[in-house]
Amino acid sequence: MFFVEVVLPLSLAKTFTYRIAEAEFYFIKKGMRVAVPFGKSKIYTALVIDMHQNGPGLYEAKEIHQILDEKPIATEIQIKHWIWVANYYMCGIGDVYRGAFPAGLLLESETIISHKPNVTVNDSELSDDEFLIYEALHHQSSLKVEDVISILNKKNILPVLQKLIAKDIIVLEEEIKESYKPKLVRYVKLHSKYESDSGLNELLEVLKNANKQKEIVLAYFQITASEKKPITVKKLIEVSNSTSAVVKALIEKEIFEEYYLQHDRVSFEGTASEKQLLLSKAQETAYSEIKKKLLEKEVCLLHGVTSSGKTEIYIRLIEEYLETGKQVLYLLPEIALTTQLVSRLRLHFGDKVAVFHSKYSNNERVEVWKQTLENSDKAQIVIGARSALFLPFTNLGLLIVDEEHEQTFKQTDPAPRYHARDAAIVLASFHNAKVLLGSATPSIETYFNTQAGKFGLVTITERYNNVRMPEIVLVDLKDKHFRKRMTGHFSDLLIEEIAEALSLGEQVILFQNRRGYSPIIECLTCGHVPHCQQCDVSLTFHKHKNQLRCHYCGYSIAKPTNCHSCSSIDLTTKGFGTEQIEQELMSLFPKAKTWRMDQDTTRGKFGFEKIIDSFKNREIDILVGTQMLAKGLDFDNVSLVGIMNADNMLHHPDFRAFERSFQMMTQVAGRAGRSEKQGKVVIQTYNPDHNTIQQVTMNNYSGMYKEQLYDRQIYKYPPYFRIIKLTLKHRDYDKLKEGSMWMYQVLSQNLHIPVLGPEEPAINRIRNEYIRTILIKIPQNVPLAGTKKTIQKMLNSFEAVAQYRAIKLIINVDFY
DNA sequence: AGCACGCCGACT
DNA sequence: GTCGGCGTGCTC
Repeated sequence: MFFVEVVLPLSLAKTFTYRIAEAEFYFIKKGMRVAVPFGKSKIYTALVIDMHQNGPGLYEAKEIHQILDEKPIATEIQIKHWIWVANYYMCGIGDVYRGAFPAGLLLESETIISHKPNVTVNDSELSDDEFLIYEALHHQSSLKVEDVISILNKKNILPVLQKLIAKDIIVLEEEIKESYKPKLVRYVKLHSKYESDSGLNELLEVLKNANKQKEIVLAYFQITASEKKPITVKKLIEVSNSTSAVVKALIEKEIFEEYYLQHDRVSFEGTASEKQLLLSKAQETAYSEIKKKLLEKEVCLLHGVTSSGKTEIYIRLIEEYLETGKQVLYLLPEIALTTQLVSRLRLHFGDKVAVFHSKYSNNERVEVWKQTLENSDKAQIVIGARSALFLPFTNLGLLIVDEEHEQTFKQTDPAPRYHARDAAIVLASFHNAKVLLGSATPSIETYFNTQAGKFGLVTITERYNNVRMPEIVLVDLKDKHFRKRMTGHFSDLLIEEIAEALSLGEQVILFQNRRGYSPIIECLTCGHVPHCQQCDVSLTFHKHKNQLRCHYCGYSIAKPTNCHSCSSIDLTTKGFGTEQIEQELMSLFPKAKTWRMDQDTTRGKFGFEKIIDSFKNREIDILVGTQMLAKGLDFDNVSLVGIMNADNMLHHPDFRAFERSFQMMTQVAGRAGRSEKQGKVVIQTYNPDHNTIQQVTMNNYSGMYKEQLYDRQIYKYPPYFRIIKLTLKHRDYDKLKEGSMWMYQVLSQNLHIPVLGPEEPAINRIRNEYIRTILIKIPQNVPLAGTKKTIQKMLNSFEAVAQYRAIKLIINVDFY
């Protein structure tokens, strides 16, 4: 007896055992896909992670349905890495598999309903629903489940189908469909009978009365003369300025023959045009230092101030690894940044650059997957957001994690809740590869690791091309308000600076970390504030759509004209967002072209790129935006950056609030002054003496680091303590309260390390579910794996309590 | 994730 | 009295 151990793309922790034939046993390898029946009727794409001969004793293993691959489509290193991710982040291996594999490679079966042949039916024996289906099958030979749902206009169709099966009228079949389709391009060539010289004359004779067709034939000869490549139908139509109907006629006349060739969807035409890169002295030094550090350490941090030219150093390093025949993975925090970087890298490396992220279509992702697996020339460098980490690298030499401090590297939902930077370091160790982390504002954890000697550290303190660091000016809002020097949310100083920049033809960026017009609408008579029905938050006012919206569940209502509680018409707004800033700008600087960049304006596939492009092309004078602006974008004409209100970031109830505020402000400030002229940054705040703000002003990273590190030690936070956050959710407030208390008590009795909670978060209800959190803090000297095992045991016993089983439990390891 | 089983409310 | 709602449990 022969068996395979497989992983299913479902949120299940277990692996499953299936029976295979002996011949299959010798054919199947780890990392191949097999289609397996699972449950009553479904067929899933499972991944083989082991083969063995130990049959299960307690149940009879099913047989696999079919083998889907000729050779492995995932590598053994990948599987090992996925198992690590599942263990470390405490999720099912199925979660990792599902998250890692492009959907195009995960086939699923679909139920097909069809007529049973040669059966006579007595209409009167059928119910209405049954008759409708019976009728539909006369028009169509087969139906899908969704077809039946729309025909019957109800969700629960199975009982009806079962009755029809019982009456021997229909049969069900499971059909597996391959969703990946290679892109085929239509080509034409001249039919072989016209290939000789006399053939051409004959051809012109045939076509003497068909001018349109003759034009195409002539265009065909014109193209073949100039380039010796196969000719696509598309190109032929373009050159001859004709239509596909005419081409079709020629094919039917057997003058042309059509054929298809497979094309790569993701390919880059053109060659590398950039010659040897010239590094500044500082870059050159940093580069050789990094090389030295990577000889002895696996990971190195490049800490270079904003616009110190880190990208050039990466390129030089990539060059070196490519020469040794290794693959390079380049991780970015944001998909939107890939466009800029990809065009930069393609100038240098031509078509060796592949891109992978979630905005890519299924088919595109499958192609990049295959290219990576084959170590193809086209995928020597892979650029992507965090999910690119799960590609099937065979020969990885270097991983670059740019903007290492960005929290978007940590996936929050759904599982696996992994941190791409940390998982990258583990992946590198499996490949014997090196990791380069880059940031102007490294995370406390990473910097701590350099200080502890775990990572190498290379620092660049000067900007590229001797551009000076921007001058940072603080504006005390308390004082400005007191002295009536404010116009809306703008201080006199900020207005002056904007006016000056505009008069010089320079661009301005304004940063406000909140979208919408105002987060709160309040009744002046009774103090009533409209809240979301499903969530514990006030509704944000969006002026241009004139509605109130919940930023947590998307619920929206039209803006009320009077208070829902007392009917008063005196409503006022409290707080402000990007929309309000934009509006105030329009009245302050009516001639300037202003634009807003936040979640509301960057929807759609290229929304972000469009705004960035038109800002780069100087079609926009003032750009107002949220934290999106802080993410490593390069603009060369921005001389002024304004931070509208530095305080709301600082007062977030979060142990990372100061670190993040520092990072965000420093990054936004870094957008100013990229040419010879020194840039200026205006920070408006009610707390100009706040340590973090002072640290931003002085560009004092190490001061921020030391202060935060001290706090982290005192209050038991990373890097001194590892944090696991449990989130419990349920619609029933009391049940949740009871369950989370139970969980807390069990944990604190069994763990002997700090367990906090169960806490009601600031927003304690989202989408009608109440929320409680429990924080587990694991000191450095306590073994991590053992603690996680204990926690897992506690979670299992929680599940075993019938009354708590309905409570949803989310585990977040290294919660950010 | 599906899908079946089983227990309670609103209809014929 | 039945149809159908969803809470619960299992899938190799």
